[in-house]
Amino acid sequence: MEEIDEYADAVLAALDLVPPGRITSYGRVAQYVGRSLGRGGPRQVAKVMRDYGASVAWYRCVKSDRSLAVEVAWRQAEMLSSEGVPLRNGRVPKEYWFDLPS
DNA sequence: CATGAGGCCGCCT
DNA sequence: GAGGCGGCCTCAT
Repeated sequence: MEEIDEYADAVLAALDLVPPGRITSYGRVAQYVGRSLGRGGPRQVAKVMRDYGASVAWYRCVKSDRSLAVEVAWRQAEMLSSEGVPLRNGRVPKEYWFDLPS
């Protein structure tokens, strides 16, 4: 039994809960997932996204300060723009923030 | 509100 | 087995 996929699956599922045009943070997802599986952290979520994120709306996940991760900022900015999320000075306005169920 | 300095949790050399 | 790093977070200045 590979619990590894279980974690990844949970992360992807959590991200899938974020509606189009909205965004959340890595930490928020990590906390949401961690509550169920009892492990993982923000960075681990990022890791999962880098591997499996291609199949989900990874771009709906930003930093806690609502800025974009520098490594993907360029792509993410374009994707968010498509979702109708305007970046204000490199940061997403908090009106677009989506709180995951705790 | 913008920066800076720890710290946390796993994973990879 | 030890050390270093990451699509980060939080608290303090």
